[in-house]
Amino acid sequence: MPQRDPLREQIIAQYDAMSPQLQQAARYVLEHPDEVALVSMRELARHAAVQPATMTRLAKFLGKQGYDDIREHYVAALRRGSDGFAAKVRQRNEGARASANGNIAAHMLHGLSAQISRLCEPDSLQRLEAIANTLKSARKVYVLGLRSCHSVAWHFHYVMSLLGDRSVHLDGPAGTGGDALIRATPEDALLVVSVKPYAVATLELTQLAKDKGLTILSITDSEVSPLVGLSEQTIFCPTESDSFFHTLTPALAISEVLCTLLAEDDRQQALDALQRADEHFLSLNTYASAIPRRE
Amino acid sequence: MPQRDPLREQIIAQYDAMSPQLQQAARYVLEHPDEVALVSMRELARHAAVQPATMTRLAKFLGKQGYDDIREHYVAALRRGSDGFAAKVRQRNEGARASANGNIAAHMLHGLSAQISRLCEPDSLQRLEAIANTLKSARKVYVLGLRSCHSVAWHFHYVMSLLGDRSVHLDGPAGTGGDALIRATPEDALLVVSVKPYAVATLELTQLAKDKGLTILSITDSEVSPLVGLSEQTIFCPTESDSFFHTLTPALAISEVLCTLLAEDDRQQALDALQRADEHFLSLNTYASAIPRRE
DNA sequence: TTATGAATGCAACAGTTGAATCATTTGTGT
DNA sequence: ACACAAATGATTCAACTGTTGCATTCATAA
Repeated sequence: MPQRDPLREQIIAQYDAMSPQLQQAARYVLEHPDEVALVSMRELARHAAVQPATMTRLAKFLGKQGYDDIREHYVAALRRGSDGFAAKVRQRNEGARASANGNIAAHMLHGLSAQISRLCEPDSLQRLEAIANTLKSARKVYVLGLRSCHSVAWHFHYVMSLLGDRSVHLDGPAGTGGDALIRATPEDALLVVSVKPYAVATLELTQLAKDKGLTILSITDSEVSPLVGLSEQTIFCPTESDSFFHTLTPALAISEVLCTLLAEDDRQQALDALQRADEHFLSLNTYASAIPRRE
Repeated sequence: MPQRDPLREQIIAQYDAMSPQLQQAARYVLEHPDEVALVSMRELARHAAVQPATMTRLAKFLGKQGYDDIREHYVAALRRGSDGFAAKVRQRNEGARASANGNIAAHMLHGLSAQISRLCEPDSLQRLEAIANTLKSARKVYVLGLRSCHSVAWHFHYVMSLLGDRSVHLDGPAGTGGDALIRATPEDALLVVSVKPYAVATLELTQLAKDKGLTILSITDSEVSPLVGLSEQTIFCPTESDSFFHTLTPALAISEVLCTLLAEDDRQQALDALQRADEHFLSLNTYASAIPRRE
C-alpha cells in the first residue's frame, strides 16, 4: 500500500546498530506506524514499554532533529493513505514550501487538479448522474447563479442553449432576473449554483421556485449549505483555495460534466442541434472562419 | 468511504441550530475530518479561524463531555480506514466498477484534473507570472471574453472588481460592450479570453485596442490562435474534452491563478479592499449571514 | 432609546507534552 | 578486582494542550 517509505527503510537498515531499548522502540514504530501519528510520544512509549526519552533518542539516532520529525513523517503518510482529499492537503503543505520559493501558481494549480480528481469518487458520480437524469426529464431548466456563481450558471446555460431551447437563464438587467419564473410550472426544474457566502437573492428565488413546485437541483459547497434543504438533489463542489477567494473551477467542471451527460443522452439530437447552431453562426459571421493573417 | 458516520450526521442535523461561530467550526470539522485526528485542537481552531474555546463549545453543544470525545471519534475512524485496508480495496473496486460501467463523468473529470496539473509546467508558470506582472503595472485592465469565454472573463472581472476599480469588463447589453474602450490609453492593458472558434467581435475589439496602444494579453487555446499575433503575452489553456464542447475549466483555473497572483502582490491592499467589500455587502444584506432555517 | 440574554473573545488555569540534563546501571576490557 | 564508557532511568523545564470563568459585544424586544 505505501509505495515506498524511506524512513521505514532507514529504520530497518540501522536497526542492527541500535541498542536494545532503541530496537524495542524502533520495532514498535515499525509495527504500528499509525500510532505514531495518532498518539503522543509518551503514550507511544508506554505502549512500546519504553522510556519516553528513548523515542527522542531514536529520533536523534536516525539523524533527525527531534521526535516531531518522525511523527510528521507518519502523519503525512496517513494523510496520503486515508483518501484522495487528504492527499491534497498534504500536497498543499508540500507546495507551501515551494511557494515560499515564490511559486504560488504551481501550488494552486496542483490543488485544483486534486480537487477535481476527487470529484471522481463514487458518491459524487452518483449525484452527478442523478441530477443529469432529473434534468433530462424536465420541461424547462431554469438556471440560477448570482455573483461569483454567475460564471458557472451562465456557462451551463450557454451550452444548453446551443443544444435546444429548454434552458432559461435567471438573470437580467435592472433586477428582472427572476421574472422568467413567472411561466414556470411543476414540470420544470431549477438548477441553482451557490457557494458560501450564499447570496440572499439566490435563496429567495430558490424558495419561490420551490413554492411553485419546481424540482430544485443544486451545485453547492457543503452538506450544510442552505441549498441542501431546499433541493431535491445536490452535488458538492470543493471551493477551498490558498488565495483570498474561493475557487469556482471545480463547480465549472461539474457544470460541464452535467452538460456532457445531457448531450450524451441523445447524441443524435445534440449533433443536429449543434449543426443548426453552426449554420446560424456561419450566416451571421459570428466566428472567424479564416484565421486572420498575423504578421 | 466511511459507510456511516453517526457523528458527522449529528453535526449536519444540528448545524442549523448552531451559532455562526459554531457553524464555522462545525463546517471545518466536516470538511477536514482527518485533521481533527491529526492535529491539536488549538491548531485546528487556527485553521478553522475560530477561537480554541469554540471547539470545546462545539463538543458540549453536541452533547459530548469534551473535545477529546470528538477527536477520539475521528481517530477511530482514521484507524479503521487505514489499517483495515479491506475498505480501500472495496473503494477501489467501487471506483473501477463505476468507471468500467461506461461512466463518462469520471473519465471527463480525470481528464480535466490532468489538464490542469499540466499547467504546472515551467513554461506555463513563466507565462502566468509574466502576464501577472504586466497586469500589475497597468493603469486599467479591460477584460474581454465573448460567447463561451464570457464565463472566464466575467469571473476574472468580478474578482478584480472586489479588489479595486482597475478592472473594466467589456460587455454590455445592446452591443455596447466595446464602448468602455473609448477612454482607454496606452497605459492600459487588455486581457482577452478566446478559444476556437474565435468570435469575430473579440478579434475586432482586440485589434482596435491594439491600435489604441494598449498592451494585449491573452488566454487562448493554441500557438496558432489568431490572438497570438495580436498579443504581447499569451498563456495557453487546453480545451479538449470528450464531449461535444470544448472545456473552459482550465481557462477558468488560469484566470483564478492570475487573480491570486495579483492579489498576492499587495496582500495588505487586497485584504483592505476585501474588508471594504465585506462591509458594503453587509450593509446591503447581499449575503445570508444567518442561514435561513430549513425544515 | 434602554434592557436583557445569547454569543463571542480573552485570559488564566492545571495538566500534559517533548526535550534536556543529570544520576544510575550495565557491560566490557584490563 | 578495577576503571570506564555506553546505555538506561529519573528529574526537570519550557512550551503547549484543552478547559473554564469572566468581560465584552451583539442582536432583539420592550
